[in-house]
Amino acid sequence: MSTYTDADDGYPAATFDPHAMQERWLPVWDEIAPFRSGATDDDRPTKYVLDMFPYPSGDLHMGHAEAYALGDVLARYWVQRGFNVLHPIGWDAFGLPAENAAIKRGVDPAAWTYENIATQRASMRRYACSFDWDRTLNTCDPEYYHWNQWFFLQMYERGLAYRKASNVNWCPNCQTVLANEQVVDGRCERCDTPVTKRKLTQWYFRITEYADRLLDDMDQLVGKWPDKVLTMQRNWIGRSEGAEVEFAISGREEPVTVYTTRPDTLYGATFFVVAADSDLAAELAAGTPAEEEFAAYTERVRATSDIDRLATDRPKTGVFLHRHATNPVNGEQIPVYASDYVLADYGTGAIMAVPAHDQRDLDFARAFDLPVRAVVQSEDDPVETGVATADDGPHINSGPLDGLGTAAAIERITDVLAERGTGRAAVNYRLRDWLISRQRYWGTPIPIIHCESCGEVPVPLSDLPVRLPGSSGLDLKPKGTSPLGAAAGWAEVSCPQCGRPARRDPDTMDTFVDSSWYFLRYLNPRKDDGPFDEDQARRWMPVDQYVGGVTHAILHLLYSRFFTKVLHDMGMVDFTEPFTRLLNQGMVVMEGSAMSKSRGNLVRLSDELAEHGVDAIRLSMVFAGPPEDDIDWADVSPGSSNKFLARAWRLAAGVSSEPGVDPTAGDRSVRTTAHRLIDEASQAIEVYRFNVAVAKVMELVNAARKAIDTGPGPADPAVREAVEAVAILLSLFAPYTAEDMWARLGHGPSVARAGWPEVDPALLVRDEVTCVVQVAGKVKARLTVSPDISADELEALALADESVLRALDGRPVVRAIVRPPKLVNLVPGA
RNA sequence: GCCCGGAUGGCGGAAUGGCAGACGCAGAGGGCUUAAACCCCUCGGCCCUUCGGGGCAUGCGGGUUCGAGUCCCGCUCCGGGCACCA
Repeated sequence: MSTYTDADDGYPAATFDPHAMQERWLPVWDEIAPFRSGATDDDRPTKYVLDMFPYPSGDLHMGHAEAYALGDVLARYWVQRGFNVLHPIGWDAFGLPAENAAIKRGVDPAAWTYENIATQRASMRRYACSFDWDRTLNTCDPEYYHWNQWFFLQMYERGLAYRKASNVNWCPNCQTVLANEQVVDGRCERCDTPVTKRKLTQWYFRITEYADRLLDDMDQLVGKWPDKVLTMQRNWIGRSEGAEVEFAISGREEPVTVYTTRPDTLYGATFFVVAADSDLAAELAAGTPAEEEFAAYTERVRATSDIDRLATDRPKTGVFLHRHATNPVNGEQIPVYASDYVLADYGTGAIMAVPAHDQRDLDFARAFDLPVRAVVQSEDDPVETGVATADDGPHINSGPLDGLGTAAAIERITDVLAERGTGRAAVNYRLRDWLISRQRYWGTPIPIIHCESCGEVPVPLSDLPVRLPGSSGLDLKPKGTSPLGAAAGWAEVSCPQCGRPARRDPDTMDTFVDSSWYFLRYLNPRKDDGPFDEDQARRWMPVDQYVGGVTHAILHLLYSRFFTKVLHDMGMVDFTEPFTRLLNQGMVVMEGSAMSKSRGNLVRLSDELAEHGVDAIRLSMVFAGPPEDDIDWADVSPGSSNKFLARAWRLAAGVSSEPGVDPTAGDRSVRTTAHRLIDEASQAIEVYRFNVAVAKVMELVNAARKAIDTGPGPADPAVREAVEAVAILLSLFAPYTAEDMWARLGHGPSVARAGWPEVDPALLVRDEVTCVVQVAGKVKARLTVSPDISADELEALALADESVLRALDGRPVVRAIVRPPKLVNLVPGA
């Protein structure tokens, strides 16, 4: 451990000892709890600053240290600004790692989880996070997941929670199903195992019902959330506008509807494709000569992993089903194929193929030697080039559409189809319903009872929570079915409706359900007659500032927005978006590579804290760069942060005036510098430029040092004013150092509640400014002038300057741009 | 393939269209010291210089402007998102 001794530097002997300061102030803060937010008589205006809560997988790591340092800057800033800041913390405590630890080491998932929570909580306290410790929550407590179950039943009642059988993402390693959002590049988000498909009956939340609102309400977030996140959400929802068109199929009573974004190319449809894994394909194949070939083909498709399916240059395959579809506009008979390039769960699972203007259809047409007919004029011939064309028009070979551009043709054909009753305008989404059931133990039990005679029966609200049974005696090893199904005495119940023997649903909920509403639970974490207090929600919500990693740009944020809208529709909240402003911090990396758990956490936070102390790490995290950028720890030197902190801290010993001395009696030039820097730092914080704010504090420290050593000296009131400002500003970044300085300056704790230094606007007005004089756009001279100098005066002054004259070299000035008091640009003639 | 970002000294990074490189790291020089560390001060984009200064500089090429790191057009490279979504 290093200390920063200054015994011989001419200042009073003292040692800056970060660890001693930590020991000194922690108990004091515990005592005075400066960040408690729940007092009923608190009349400060409110602000809700929320950090994404951690998963308790072990102790805190470097990523947490960055995130919580950044959130703390904002929370502490608003406290200093006089707000009652709600800055809570809790634990996202359900999930697979607890179970995996249980399987690997035979520990109880609950015990493992609560132990880690205790560890993290202690680390957060030491890290000086400005949390309100009265409001913690754990999602694995029955008092919390009770309300997950309550929400589930509310959703169920509203038709927003339902069960269906479909081909779902399956992780063979985790032995559980995954939501679409948890499949990344065909692999399991958690364990990186290639995901396969299984036909299973699962629970879903009907998030697609909210697709339009999730999209439209983003208007409220523009400029307040990172554009990147909004774009990602828009892409994910993937709204597309087009039309549905009905095709009659030979040998089938009902017509088959297709979805297309290009109904204008209907005359160019030369074949028809249904998704190989759809029920429709099986139905159409049955009883035809293709039946056998089709069966073999679907078998092959099923065996193909998602990874292989993702390869976009995969050759097109398929089976002719010995049937024909009738084009509704021209009566043309076109062959029907089954292929895996059409997705069963998008649109209607069937398409009209227009090979001239769709690359995938063209690829298929070439593979199966099918005709290609261009219906939009283009210089290029898709048959020759192998590239589908995408020109705007005019249309050809298209009857009533001939000569029209794309937009007009779409409008026209949609009308025609609507008139005939064979089609209509339609909207589709990439977004799928949210699959929430998981075949694992450590999660919220789904509150449904399956009865042979009554079917799905919701657990009565009065019976909630459905508690998880203890893990002892249960086999938690993943085996594809829920461990809870084998929990003797738990799974078997009597039906709430008919009283006959029935079984509990053995699945647990996706843990993203837990995190979709936790920000509301913080308002009254101990409330036992409802999920949250609606009055408190009116007082605090929506969250003013959310801070967290961009890894949750889609999943968690989309689900939380969905939940909020459902709550709005239930009349429980009066807002439609939960998070007003969002800050995504970057990652902490080491020499370019991520410090994930799988890579063994290249740098350990506990080691860094032991070596440099809390303040130096916090300050390094904030000063390293803009918060949204990644930090390469190899570029960071926490030692130099301590150097700076020690330098700041020593300022306190350089102040000899008494606390409360009138600053207006102090040196004016010291004051103007200090007030300007305080103002600049404040502005930087409000726009998340924390690194710049720290730079301003550094400048303030340099200015104060100079004022003490070679300026008006230690007794000047302006020096006290500046040094006190250093302590207060520093309290956002380095709370221990700031508190210690504050005490040395003669004040009681806590500097965290000292109040932000007020900037005197009169001191921001400069009495002289530097004016730049350019000749032909290049700086040739600098003049010191009064800020309210007139343009004429300034120009005359510039023209009289010696180096300006030299640069002009006798040439006449043909134009003079004069912007008093900052700039003069003289443009000489040729 | 489509959609977003980004590129500034040896390094991290600053700059409402108006002094490019704030602040810091690493470096050099000096002070303090028996010495080192710590601390304090000074210097610092590159090239040339008769030491007055001059030239070139924000990925590359154009443009707008009195003036461009900043705005516009066209590239290159890097990062991210989506991707057989009809």
